[in-house]
Amino acid sequence: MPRAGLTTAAVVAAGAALADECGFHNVTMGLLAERLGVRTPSLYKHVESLADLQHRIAGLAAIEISEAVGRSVQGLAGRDALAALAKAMREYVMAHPGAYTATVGAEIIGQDDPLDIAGRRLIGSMSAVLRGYGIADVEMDHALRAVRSILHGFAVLQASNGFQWAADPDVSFAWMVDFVDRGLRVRSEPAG
Amino acid sequence: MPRAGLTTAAVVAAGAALADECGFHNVTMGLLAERLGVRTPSLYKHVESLADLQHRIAGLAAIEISEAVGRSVQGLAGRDALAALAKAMREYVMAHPGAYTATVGAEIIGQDDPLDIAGRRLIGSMSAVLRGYGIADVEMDHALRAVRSILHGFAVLQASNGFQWAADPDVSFAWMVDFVDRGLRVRSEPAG
DNA sequence: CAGTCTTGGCTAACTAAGATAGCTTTTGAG
DNA sequence: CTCAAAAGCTATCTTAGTTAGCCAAGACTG
Repeated sequence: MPRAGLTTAAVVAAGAALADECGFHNVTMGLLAERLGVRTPSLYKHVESLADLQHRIAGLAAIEISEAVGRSVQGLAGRDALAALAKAMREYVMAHPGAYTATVGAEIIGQDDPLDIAGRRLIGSMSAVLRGYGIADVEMDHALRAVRSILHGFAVLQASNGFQWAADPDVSFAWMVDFVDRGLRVRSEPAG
Repeated sequence: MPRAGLTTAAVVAAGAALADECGFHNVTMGLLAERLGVRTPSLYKHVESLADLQHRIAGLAAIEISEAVGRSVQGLAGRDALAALAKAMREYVMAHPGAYTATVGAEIIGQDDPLDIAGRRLIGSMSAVLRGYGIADVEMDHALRAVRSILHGFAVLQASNGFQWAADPDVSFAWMVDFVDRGLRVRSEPAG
């Protein structure tokens, strides 16, 4: 019987693809094995467990997002950079909803966890954009969290069909980018 | 053998409590049955399946949130209303992280799904707050989505420990409310 | 108060999925 | 060519969800 020639990377990539097709929570060892033309126990030569597979899918997604975002903001600043960053994240989530779902609630394990490294890189890109808006260092953490929250929240809501009825998500997305841009450009004034 | 006197509502409430204690994904029929002093199959007299239980927990959380939010914004407007709404949501999520997690990605089923009804009520409260900011009808859907996204995103990130290192989430939260307030008060101007 | 019907709980058993043990065979290094 | 590591397999075990069918608690009726 000829070997299938699997590797950990190939298994994880197939798992991510399967998640995009069938939904993250429908990825089972059995289904993935079938997809790879192999019996279930064979997968355990490449990943430790289902939980390990899920964690690796999350890591893969995080790396891909951070790379896409990093590329997208190159040479841009201010509103253009913000719009490019948001667009890159959103395009990734729409193309890979299953893999992105893996990152929601994924725990960082150990020190050289790709999930952690990619997360830091993504936050680095966001920081750069925010510095372009003149956000002070003391405010940076808070601004980062706000921007992460709105991008992540939009992604989760859209990926899980949380937006019902009515308006076009594309237009809402553009509106949101404007909204963030306004919030970042206007310095704090006393409420009126 | 005396009866336990369970009802669907009691089972769902216990499930929600268990989710808050142990994490939503650790709620199993067996664990919940044990907690209720009953054998696993007995639960099926009150809920149809684990999926049904999870959906009902999501519905319960949605109702509780919408009620808390509705109460909190009574008699307030503008920034005060926004801050109260955000605070109510956040307090619910911190007190009931497991139940809130149930609502993430929960599907609306049928027409009188409590999840749907509560969702509409929550959106109603948000709309009222936004109208207080003078958001025009044509923009309402987009503004709603932006505000939902940032509140939901913050909740998910905090509930899943997504904020690492550094700053106090309380301060970040206050900053975020300010940020949204600024974004809503400043009308669209051409980018500078 | 007795009979009976509904219903909530039980035990027993089935299924699906994750996981492990241990065998076999490919395959690459020396 | 030899042989050891690695990759795949079958068989088996465990756990959790679920169903079937029994039995008794307790409410309703005559």
